[in-house]
Amino acid sequence: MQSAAARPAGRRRRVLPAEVRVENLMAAAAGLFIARGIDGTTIEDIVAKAGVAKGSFYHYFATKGDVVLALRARFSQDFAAQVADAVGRCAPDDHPSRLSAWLRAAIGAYLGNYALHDVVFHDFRHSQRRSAEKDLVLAPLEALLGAGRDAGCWSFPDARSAALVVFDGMHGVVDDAIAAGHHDPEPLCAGLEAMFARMLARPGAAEACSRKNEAGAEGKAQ
Amino acid sequence: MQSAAARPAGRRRRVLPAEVRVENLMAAAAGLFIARGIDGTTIEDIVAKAGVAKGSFYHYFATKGDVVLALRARFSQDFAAQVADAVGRCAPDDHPSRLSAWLRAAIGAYLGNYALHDVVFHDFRHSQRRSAEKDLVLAPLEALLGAGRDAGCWSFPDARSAALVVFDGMHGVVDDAIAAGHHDPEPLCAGLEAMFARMLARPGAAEACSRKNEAGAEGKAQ
Amino acid sequence: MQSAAARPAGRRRRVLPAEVRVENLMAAAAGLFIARGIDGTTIEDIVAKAGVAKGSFYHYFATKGDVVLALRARFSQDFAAQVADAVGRCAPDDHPSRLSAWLRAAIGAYLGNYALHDVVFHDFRHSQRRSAEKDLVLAPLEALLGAGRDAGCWSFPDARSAALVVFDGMHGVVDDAIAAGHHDPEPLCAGLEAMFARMLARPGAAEACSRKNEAGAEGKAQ
Amino acid sequence: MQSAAARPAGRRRRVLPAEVRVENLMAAAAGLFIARGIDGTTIEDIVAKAGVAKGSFYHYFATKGDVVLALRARFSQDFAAQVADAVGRCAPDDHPSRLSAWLRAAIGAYLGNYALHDVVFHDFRHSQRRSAEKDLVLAPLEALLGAGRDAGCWSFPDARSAALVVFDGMHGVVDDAIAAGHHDPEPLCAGLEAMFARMLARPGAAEACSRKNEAGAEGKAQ
DNA sequence: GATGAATGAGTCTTCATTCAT
DNA sequence: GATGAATGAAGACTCATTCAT
Repeated sequence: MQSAAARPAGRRRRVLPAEVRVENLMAAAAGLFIARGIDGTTIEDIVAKAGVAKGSFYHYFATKGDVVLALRARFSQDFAAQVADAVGRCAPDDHPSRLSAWLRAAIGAYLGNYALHDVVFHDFRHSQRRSAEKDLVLAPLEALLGAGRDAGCWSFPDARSAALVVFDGMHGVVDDAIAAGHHDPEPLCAGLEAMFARMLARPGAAEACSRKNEAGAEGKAQ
Repeated sequence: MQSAAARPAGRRRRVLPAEVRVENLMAAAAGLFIARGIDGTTIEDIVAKAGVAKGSFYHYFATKGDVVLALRARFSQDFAAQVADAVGRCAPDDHPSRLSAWLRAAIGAYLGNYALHDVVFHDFRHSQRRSAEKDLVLAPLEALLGAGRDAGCWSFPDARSAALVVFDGMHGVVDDAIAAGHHDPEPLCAGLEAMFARMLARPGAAEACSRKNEAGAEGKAQ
Repeated sequence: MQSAAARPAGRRRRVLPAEVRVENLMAAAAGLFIARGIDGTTIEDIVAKAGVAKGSFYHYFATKGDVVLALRARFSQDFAAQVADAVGRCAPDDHPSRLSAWLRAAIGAYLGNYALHDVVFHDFRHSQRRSAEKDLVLAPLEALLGAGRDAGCWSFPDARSAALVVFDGMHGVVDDAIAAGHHDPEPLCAGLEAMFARMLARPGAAEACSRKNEAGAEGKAQ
Repeated sequence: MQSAAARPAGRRRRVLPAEVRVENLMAAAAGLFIARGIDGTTIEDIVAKAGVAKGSFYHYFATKGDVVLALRARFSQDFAAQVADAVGRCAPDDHPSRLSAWLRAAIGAYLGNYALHDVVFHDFRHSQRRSAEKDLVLAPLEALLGAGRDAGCWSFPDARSAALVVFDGMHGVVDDAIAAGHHDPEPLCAGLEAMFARMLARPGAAEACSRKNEAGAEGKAQ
């Protein structure tokens, strides 16, 4: 992996930008955590894989748990960013589309990265039922739902509860699909979208809030 | 070849029925796990609390993880039993009532025991997304929903998905409430019941499937 | 292994003659020791294989080491007996034949039972360089050689040393053959016999002491 | 995650060359093994005697058995080196002298170090009848004997067997002497030399192969 | 900054042996 | 005599973290 040139005799002390070092260490850790679990991975393993001395690890991380935390934060940020991006591409007032985009992006992001998810949220004890990480994802969803309700499009008792059901319901259904070996997101999206649409729908508001890009077609059909 | 150390006149050897010993050990372990976490609890701690010699622990459990497994199995069975009991008290064809009973019982059981839940499902890695334990709870719920749909009361794309949303959605909402310090089940029940009722409702079947015990009132109101 | 008849419900306490019990335990132990080594075998294993309760083991043996000792004594006695028997079948004054018989019997007995030998003499620390067991085999050999020398047939500085070279030399050659996968005793016998014959031979006494049963033929040939 | 206990001002961390550390540990282990046996010696004992932390032991050895192996290898190498050195000082074509040198050196080396020998070859199970260690000593002896035979000096059926008888015979005789408290090598050397000389002698080649340095005297005597 | 040798507290687990039934 | 539950001393080994170079 390293240029075979210029390696005089023993191993040489390499000076690399801190960012690269950190990145290497996190990547090595992530791979090992996925393969052997966190407890099954020693600092020794990580530095060996990263090609760094053990002491260097402690230049960048205070403890092993720190790496997990860093990985977790990054995972959540990436997840939130992907979802936000997808939602942001929808018209601000097209609430059903926004929810649909959220759902598809979330399912896609989760399906594409659940191995790492499992690891970094492993000892995410339930006792930390509310956490910065979960809120990073939950708050935007809650806002999305709240906006739709304020627009008269949806109706539900409590935006946070609704967001939780959407998020954890999605989580559960995707977990089950993964366990069953089904990695195709489409059926999951369709099924969940249908259920959540009904769950949130304001009685009698169906037409007004149908997804804009399908509105014409559906309008005709009816 | 260990030294035949004379018994130091300490506590006498007492022979107890295996069941009692196991029960004592599991109870001691559960308490300590909740208080200090699994990793923070040593076998030493457990046997000390149970008033047993260390060797006796290994007479009944092969490893510390074994106790966790046993505790987990028992938790799931108790949970499933409580829920089944509550549901069983409803009329077999009163599907909304059955779902409501399921929800209340599940929320109650979870709220009443989440500390143990957190412990025994701690290293319940997501990789075990489907497990005997989860199915113990999920299968009856799926059956319940399926029966309601077959009776023309509900409609949804897929019973397993619906069950997962109900179960994991409930889980998420209750977790959030616990984190917020809200331990009153009633608001949670009400909110979730409303959302799930709409999520499952078959368009146009509202009256036929309203909860029997409330049918009169609701009927009049409409 | 046990008659399937008349085993009412649980396991029944069987009363067997002590000899049978001891024999069963020793046989079970021998098999396990060979398969897993002494340290790798627990009392639990032994009693399980012997179909006896753990406490019963201690009725017959004071410690695990006791079984090894018993096995070792029996091994040595059997070995010595086989050799003595073979030697006893030769004419008392036919010393070369007696040595040959000793050698063949010893090699045969060792080849036929080295697995057990290895086990029971495993922690036969060298510090016990002289032991009752070794002498059980060595003394008769020493006597045999001494008799041959007294009869003017052989000549050597010291009967004990000669016996040791014969015994340990045989041991070494057979060990090597076993390691090489050669389990045919004949070549070993022939080679060793030739070497030892020369080692012991009294200069000039060749004819007088040739093996009697071959004397005629050899005599003619010359 | 171990507590970062502050160093209790006890002994300071000293960095030593790996060779020194290994040497210290092996020496400490050897002494303790001889005094208390391998099983009777704990890692704790070893590191205490070596003045090192327990972890350091595992920095250099994977397991307790590893030290035994290392000790064994070193013992064999030293033994082989001593013998080779003594043999090397003889004229290349003076085979009887070479054998005599081998014998004296081997007996001397063994007598001078049998305590360590006993320990490191203790659980040298017979099942490893052929081993790198034994061959380290055996191969040169076999070569020595083979050369003598090729020179027409000796005659025997098989060089390996002859070497085994010489080696194991010597071993047995010396063991017996040690057990009897006789630590003077001379009588052992003389006795064994006489027996082995006769065992190997080619009939009729006596003069040609008598030991060169004694040839004159012996020649006259005859 | 980088390195990796050194540290040592911490725990699980084993199993020979005892003894109440 | 027979049984097997109970005992608990004993020890190997792990690994996060520190720090001299």
